Amino acid sequence: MRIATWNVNSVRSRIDRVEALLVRHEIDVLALQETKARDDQWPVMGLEAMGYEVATLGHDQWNGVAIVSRVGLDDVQPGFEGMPQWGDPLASEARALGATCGGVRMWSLYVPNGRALGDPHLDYKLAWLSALREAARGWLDDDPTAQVALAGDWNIAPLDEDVFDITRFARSTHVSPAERAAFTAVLDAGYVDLAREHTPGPDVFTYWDYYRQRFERNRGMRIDFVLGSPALAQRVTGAAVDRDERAGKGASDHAPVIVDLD
DNA sequence: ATGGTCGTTTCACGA
Repeated sequence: MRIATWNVNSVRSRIDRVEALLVRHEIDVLALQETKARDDQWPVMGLEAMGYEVATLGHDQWNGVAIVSRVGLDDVQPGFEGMPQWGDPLASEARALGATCGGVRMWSLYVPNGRALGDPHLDYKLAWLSALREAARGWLDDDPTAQVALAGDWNIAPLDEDVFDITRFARSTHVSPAERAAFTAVLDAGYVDLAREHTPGPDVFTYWDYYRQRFERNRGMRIDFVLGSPALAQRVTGAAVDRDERAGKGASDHAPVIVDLD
């Protein structure tokens, strides 16, 4: 089984690339972020014709997440227990969608961006991550053998080598000690980065700004991750970042992260 | 400090 995550940056402008990605890599379950489409705007027809089911969680303005699966799509759940309320104006930027696909509890996560040090959105990001960690810990408490994938755009670069030049990020979000601690806390709750061992850095990134030829110069960030429960981590046989997907005209600013399971 | 480039419910703003 092959699972993947991709911040697609508008599914309507890139549905051809989504379909080609699924075919090219024979992906069974794909978590998408920044779909930027209301549920009624989602271009599902081609995907369904290819044998995939689609669960969407749209958004009135930005973001939006989805799960695309050809191995079942059951128990679809928007958000996780304890996630900050939808009514909170700051909460509108965060999205989480869970579903069980082929025996794996798959989550498509868009972790809040945080915007800037000192911005209330950063406090919200940390609170959101804290709630996610507690929920994820609970799933393992309930069933230590659960197969859980926390896949998405985490908007955190956990290591210095996960940004193209750490000295340029001294006063930036994504690398602050508090954000990195929030990421580490999910690892401490029992989850494992499923891709890093198979995609060692430095200079392995999943996101490159559109401007200043950041991709062409490989000046990016590694901020997209699939974290897995212990039972899922045991099944990993390989992983890859589809860097080619970021190349050329009409690309998303993120590359897909793909994980192979036995 | 600024600007560069994408996307969208665009002539503004989030990333």
